[in-house]
Amino acid sequence: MRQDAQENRERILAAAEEVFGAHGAAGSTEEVARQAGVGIATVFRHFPAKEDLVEAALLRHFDGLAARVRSLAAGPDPAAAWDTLVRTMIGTGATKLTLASALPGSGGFPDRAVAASNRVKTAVGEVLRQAQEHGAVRSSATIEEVYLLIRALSQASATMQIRRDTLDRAVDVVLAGLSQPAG
Amino acid sequence: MRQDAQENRERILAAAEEVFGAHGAAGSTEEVARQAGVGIATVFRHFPAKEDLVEAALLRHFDGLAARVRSLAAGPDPAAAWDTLVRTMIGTGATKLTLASALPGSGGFPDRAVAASNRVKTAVGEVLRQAQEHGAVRSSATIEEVYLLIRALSQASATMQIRRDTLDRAVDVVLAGLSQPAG
Amino acid sequence: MRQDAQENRERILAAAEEVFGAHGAAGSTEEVARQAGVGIATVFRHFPAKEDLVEAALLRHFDGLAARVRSLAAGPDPAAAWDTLVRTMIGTGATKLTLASALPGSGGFPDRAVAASNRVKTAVGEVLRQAQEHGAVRSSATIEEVYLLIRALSQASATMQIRRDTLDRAVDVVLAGLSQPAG
Amino acid sequence: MRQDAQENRERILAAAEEVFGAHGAAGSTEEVARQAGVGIATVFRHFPAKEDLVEAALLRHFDGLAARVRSLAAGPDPAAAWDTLVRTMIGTGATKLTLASALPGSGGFPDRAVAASNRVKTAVGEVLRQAQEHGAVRSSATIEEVYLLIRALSQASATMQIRRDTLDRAVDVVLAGLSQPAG
DNA sequence: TATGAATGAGTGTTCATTCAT
DNA sequence: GATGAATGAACACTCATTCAT
Repeated sequence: MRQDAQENRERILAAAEEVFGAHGAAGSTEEVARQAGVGIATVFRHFPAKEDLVEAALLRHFDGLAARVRSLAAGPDPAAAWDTLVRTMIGTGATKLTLASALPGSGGFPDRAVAASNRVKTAVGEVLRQAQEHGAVRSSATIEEVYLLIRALSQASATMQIRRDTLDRAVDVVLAGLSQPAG
Repeated sequence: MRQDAQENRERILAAAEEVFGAHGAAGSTEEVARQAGVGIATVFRHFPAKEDLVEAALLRHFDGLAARVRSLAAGPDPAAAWDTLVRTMIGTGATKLTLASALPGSGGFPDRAVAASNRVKTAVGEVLRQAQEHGAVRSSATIEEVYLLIRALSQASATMQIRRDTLDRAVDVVLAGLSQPAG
Repeated sequence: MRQDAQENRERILAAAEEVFGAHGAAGSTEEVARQAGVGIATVFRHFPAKEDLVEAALLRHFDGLAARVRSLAAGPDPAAAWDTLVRTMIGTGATKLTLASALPGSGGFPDRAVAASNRVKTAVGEVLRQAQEHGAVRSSATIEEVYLLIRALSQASATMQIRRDTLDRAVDVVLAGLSQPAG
Repeated sequence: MRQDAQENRERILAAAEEVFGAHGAAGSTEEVARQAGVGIATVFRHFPAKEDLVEAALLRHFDGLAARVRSLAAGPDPAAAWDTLVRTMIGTGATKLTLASALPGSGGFPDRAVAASNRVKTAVGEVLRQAQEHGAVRSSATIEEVYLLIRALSQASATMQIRRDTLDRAVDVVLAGLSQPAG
């Protein structure tokens, strides 16, 4: 039965990512159970509290994201990789779940999710460093503000109604600001 | 008793701005009543449904904000006004309540709050126009992407744990991107 | 100001009769105040509790009804008066408010309303007696069962969806039963 | 746990029949839960809205009633069956819950409860037909007015304070009216 | 004396969490 | 180990009643 349990865990997490991604942490646990095709008690056996479920969903989300970013870092063209990374992360509302993490209690959220988020940040930092070495991004830029800009626009693209071209032009502004030599 | 009622209304709105600003629209009406120091029914007498309360809080918030932006537009130095506006709005998490308006289905939210938000946008647009005329911002920039950038960073500053200097440097990047001649 | 007060009292009672007649005792006091065109506190000044208001409305209703029945008793043709009385009281749902009196607490309802109801019963009894003397109704019938039949059909006509001709035929049955010599 | 759930459902319905029978649809769901000995949420798990609970109680009530009426129709003596039916339905306040169905807007109430009520009417109609064939009831009587008379007196016996012998004599009047040859 | 604002208990309903099967 | 029924605390909202003007 170890395998079934593992499969259930996966199905639950996938459902959680979808539900919490759509409704924030306000999404109901029963809805997650329903989408996962398991009983509600099964969800609570795997994740003793809702908070644990949200945390695990964030973790899974961020870890998948980090992997994708790392694969970008492995590509041949650092400048193009940077451009792609920024546009993709923002355009797909990649950090959508940050919203959920922000809501309950503000800041009271689990270290492990923060750590996972930091792993994404680190991976982004690697792509950034390569871009800086290729002169595509000014060298004074640090990962901190860059990551903040990405998160901010990503969340905005996930939670506000924004026309695609408006978002694109905003990203253009950010990339332009980052490519300038002066700070 | 007209006076008392008016005072209560004010107190309720102030409490609502605080509660919904902190917890989004998920904040409870009872909490608002408690912070305002009135009974729950008093809140409902003034605002027949929770939605009305949220709407009114958003309205109050945005209208105050628009007034402050307009006073900036009236100042003598457009470039400085622009810099101040962007830094202030973002730094104070001025559009914090956008979060609330974003949550409940997005499209389902009150026209009047949207209209109030647009009044802020218009006021910001006026400051932007003056800055462009003074050459402080490139002329190709439109209010759409500029307002998006401000909202995104403002919301981020309200909902994420961000160090002040990180935020400042992110704003620098945006202002730099906007000041460049090329699009 | 005695006159104003009296007028208000009248307006409130009229409104109460309408509201409670329509929604039973579940009708809201505020609705009564609104229809009467007075403040809610005025209602409570005249009738310290909702129960008092319902009682007074019942009283007024029954007293008006008793007066109308008495005028029938004064007419020239006892048989016709009897027929008219039964058909009218039932057809107009005249005792509609009995419903209200039945709901809250069941039986716990005020003596004065019961007394008023009995005044109606007495008046009906007088018409009945005359009809019996004229041979239009069998002599063994007592006011008790007759009044019950009237109240039952009256309430039914007020609370159920009934076609007019169905109601008429039911009344025919009752009148036929009452006109038979045997018990 | 299917069994427990079924038992609870039964207990809830029985409690609902009692509560709504006594206080009409104004009876509170919490009271039903308390009388059933279950938590309030359990009631809502079985019946998602109060309306569903009222509907189910009405259904249960009418279906039990219809079954009892049908068993009468199967008996050997149509005249006695008719007499028993009328006296029993009225005397036990059998359609007590009609009251509940009448209150909330009348037309807004569930088709299924209306249908169940009609099943009772149909069963009563069958007993009536047999009684007519045996000459115990005049042939011109239709189920419509007969059923109305039964419902009216039944409701009255359930909601008013009536002495047993008064009720009996009222029923005598109705039966007498129905047995007469003329319409 | 009339007003209408304020109150708090109560109602229907939802949801995270626990327990019996 | 998985299920789904049961739970009670919470929430949005209503209403009879009281109080300040």
